[in-house]
Amino acid sequence: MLQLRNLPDKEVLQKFAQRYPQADISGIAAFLHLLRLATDLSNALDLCLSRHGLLQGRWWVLVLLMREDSLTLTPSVLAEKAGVTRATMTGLIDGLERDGLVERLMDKRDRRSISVRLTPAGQAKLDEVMPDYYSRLRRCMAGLDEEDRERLHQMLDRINLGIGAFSDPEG
Amino acid sequence: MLQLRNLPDKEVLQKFAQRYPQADISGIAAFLHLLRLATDLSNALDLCLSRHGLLQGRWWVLVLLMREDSLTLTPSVLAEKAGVTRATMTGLIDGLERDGLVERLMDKRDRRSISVRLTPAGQAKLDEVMPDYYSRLRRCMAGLDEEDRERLHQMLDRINLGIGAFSDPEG
DNA sequence: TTGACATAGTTAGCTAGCTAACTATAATCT
DNA sequence: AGATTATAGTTAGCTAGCTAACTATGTCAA
Repeated sequence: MLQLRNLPDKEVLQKFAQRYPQADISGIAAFLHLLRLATDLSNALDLCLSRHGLLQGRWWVLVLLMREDSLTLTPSVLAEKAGVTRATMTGLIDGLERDGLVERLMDKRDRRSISVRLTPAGQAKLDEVMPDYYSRLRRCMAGLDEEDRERLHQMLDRINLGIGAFSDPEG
Repeated sequence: MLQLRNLPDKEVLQKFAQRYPQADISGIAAFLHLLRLATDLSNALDLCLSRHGLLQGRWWVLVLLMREDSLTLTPSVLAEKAGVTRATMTGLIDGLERDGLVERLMDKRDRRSISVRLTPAGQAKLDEVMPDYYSRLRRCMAGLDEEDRERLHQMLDRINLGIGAFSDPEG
């Protein structure tokens, strides 16, 4: 995501703002700080999951299945919920099936469709991973109290409102 | 980064917290919200850059070179500052050189080493991209005033202090 | 009822990251 | 000086994403 390690300091930002007067220095600093931390958090999460032989993509599939009472979803729905393409989901399911964590079941009503079900081994894997993930995450977030967390949500929502500025084709 | 679109709502979190009592519900919600927004911002930035034929990796190389008075850095230093491996940097420089935005220059003192320099065409590309990026970013962040931004920095720093919880091999 | 379109899943081939191994050169330590 | 070790850059091959194209099946309307 944001690979850049060498974030611009005030001096660099001012030099750039001189050439490009559109620059909003404190906005840039906040934006980059947010991306930098989120990237580090995502990498830290991957590190934690990889100790259990998983990465985010495959792990989220297991979690999404566990959310269902039937422990079952179709690949298309999984893809949509997981935010990846159906093609990517095919690969994730392949890997999970190979490891015995999920199984593919034919749908008798619609023969185009299949169901993906969490196996007992998949549930056991989650029972191993989730307590580790949750207890690390609890420690990670311990620096923010409930009020901070509420304020953080509000600020993130307000940035989210502005995100369209990047996609607007007008410029 | 965080592909997942279907973030857990309160109900799902409580169901999971019942099985895994380590769960810190509001911490999980804040963590996922942060990753979700940052991923969307990063994708939005890529979309903006791709209109100019760039993506983050190549764009940051140009920006890092422009920060230097000499417009020049070595691949190793670029890799370190950009937060990618030297192998990845080789590929980024290849692409930028092919497009004429940077050039490779031999170092006469150390024949293992080369210099990468921003060309006039590279500078022209930045002069095209940066005003667009900066004005979009300004609009994106317009929902936060200076005080919000300061508070956001503080909260991000406090989360950053806890990030080691994920890498601690003890659990 | 059959022709056109839509949907579910897969396959093939692309990209930007990565690690590990390699080449060439420089530095260091007997 | 010669052997060892370190450093700069590249190459090769891996992964998890992507898009586009393909197969099979279902739906719907003339």
